[in-house]
Formats: sequence, structure tokens, C-alpha cells
Amino acid sequence: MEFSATTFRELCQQHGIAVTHQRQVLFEIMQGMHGHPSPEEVYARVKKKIPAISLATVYKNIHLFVESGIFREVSMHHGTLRVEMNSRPHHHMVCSMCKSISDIDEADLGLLPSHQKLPGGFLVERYAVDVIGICPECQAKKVN
Amino acid sequence: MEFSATTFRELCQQHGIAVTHQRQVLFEIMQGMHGHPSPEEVYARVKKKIPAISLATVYKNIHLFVESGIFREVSMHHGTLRVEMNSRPHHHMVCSMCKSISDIDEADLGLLPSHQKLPGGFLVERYAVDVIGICPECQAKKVN
DNA sequence: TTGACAGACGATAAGAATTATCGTTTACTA
DNA sequence: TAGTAAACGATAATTCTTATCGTCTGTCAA
Repeated sequence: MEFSATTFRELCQQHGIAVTHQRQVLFEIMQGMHGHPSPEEVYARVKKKIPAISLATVYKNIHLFVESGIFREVSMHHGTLRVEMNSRPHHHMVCSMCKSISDIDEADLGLLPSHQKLPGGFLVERYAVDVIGICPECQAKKVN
Repeated sequence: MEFSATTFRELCQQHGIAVTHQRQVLFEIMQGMHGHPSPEEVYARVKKKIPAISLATVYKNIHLFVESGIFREVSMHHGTLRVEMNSRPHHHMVCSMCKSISDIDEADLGLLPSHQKLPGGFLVERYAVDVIGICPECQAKKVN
């Protein structure tokens, strides 16, 4: 929608990555998908166009696209199950560089709207806010 | 903090689970932890008290505690990496029963406070809100 | 208190998702 | 167009989590 086929080459140049056939097809197919596809789902679709493509290539390029900011991943997750030990109402600050999570009290964040029902009839139990940003440590490290 | 050692037995009775030594030690140790420990971290601590405990037992009981609502997991994660294909500003409605994710436009959710810096000096890039609740399909299925 | 039985335990194999390795091929720059 | 760094495909390896299974332990009724 926002990137036309002609700009894929420029997009790659911007990010200093090579324009390969696999990369281009992958990009176009991903753009045509909606929702929150998994690597396997993307792989299944790309294979229809490039039967010989490897799953590893799909993974490598999805990561590349995410790192370049071309696509975004749904909720930074931390590989492993994590249990919440803070029983006070709070949310999370997630560092986009080091992926560290720290807590912020709900009161310090400010209040959220609390509709009981959202469009579509979704029944709200609670809100979980991830504040994505740069933690103080990474701000200090960041040289540019 | 909120559950005393004496109430662990009651807590188990409420949820219809047996009071075992492993379970009790696990519970107490987890309560003493802070942050967002992983199963491995919990396992490492519990092993100091019960060297013979199995990692599988730790996993099984963490799940049990989470299902019972005794503890909560940090951000419902979906097992696999998911890529965001909706480029409009939006957030997510996550069903606590079936774990499905659907999008909600930021405008439909209402505005969030947009401090540039949060307590501790965390630099905000963006907010990602997960609205946890029950999707219409699961509301229909829900009999009780 | 005891005895039966469901459920919990530990050990470990299996499974799923992801990443690393490596030899071959391809794209970019001069 | 040649040289080189990067990308590719195949697949082994890793990591995290779950399943299996034989043994053991809580729970509940007698």
C-alpha cells in the first residue's frame, strides 16, 4: 500500500541491502497479506511463486525487514514464557534496542479509556500497555 | 505479598489442586522473585531448595498457577513470530480464551497520554496497547 | 489411621520454532 | 566483465516447551 513495486529497489538501497529475486517476491507477497502472519504462513505463500525457496531465507529476510523498519513485529516477545511478579496495576516499558522490560505503575502512565465493549463486540477485561522506546542504559550507549 | 504462607493450602483448595511440597516451595519462591522471571530462572532457584525437582514440574506448575489466575504471564505471546501487516496506527484486541488477535484503530480506542519521557528517563517511541478480553466468537461459545 | 486411586512427580524423549553452518550461487562495484 | 561480499538452499543444531510413562504421594472415605 505505501511502497510501490518500483520503490523496492530504492528501499533496499536506503538500507544497504541487495535486491534479490527472493527478497523482492517475499516483500511483495508480505505486502499483500493482512492480519498477523507467521513465518510459516509467509513461507507457504512464497513457495507458490518460488518453489525452491528455503524457510531459512524467509526467516532471514523477515528479520531483515523488521530490523530495517520496513515491517514491524507484533508485540516484542522475549522468546520464553515470562511470569509477572508485580501484583500492582502496572504496564511495561520495553526497550526497542535491548528488549529489556521494566514496570511502570498504571498511575504514572495516566488513565486509559475504559469502554466495556469495543467495536465488533469485543468484551474488555483489561488493558496491557507496552511502551516501546529506549531505556536509559541504551540512551547512554547510543552514540549517533 | 498478598498471599501468606498459611493461605497456600486454601488457595489450592479453591482451585481444586493438590498441595504438594514442590508446589508449595515453587509458589513461595516465585512470590519472592520480582521482575519477569522465565521458567529456567524459577527452576534454578527452586533447585536450591529441592535439588531433585524436574524442569517439567516447574513448567507444569507455572502453567497451573497462570491458568488458576494465581500468577499472570507477561504479554500473551503466540508461540511464533508474527509480523504486523496493518500500517495504520492501531492496537490489538487479544482474546484471553482463544488467543486470537484483531486490530483496533487507534482512533477507536481513544487517545493515550503521550509523555516524551517516563519516570526513570525512559524515552517513549510509541505505545502498543493490547486489549485483553473475550472475542465475540468466544462470548457466544461461553456457556456458563 | 488406612487403603485405594487420581493426580503429581522425575526422567527423558519428542516436538516445534528458530538459528547456525557451509558449500554454492548471485548481485554489486570498479 | 571480474572480484568480492553477501545471499541462497539444504540441513544440522539449538532452544524452549510439551508429552510420555513408570513410580510415588495426597486426598478422601471407610
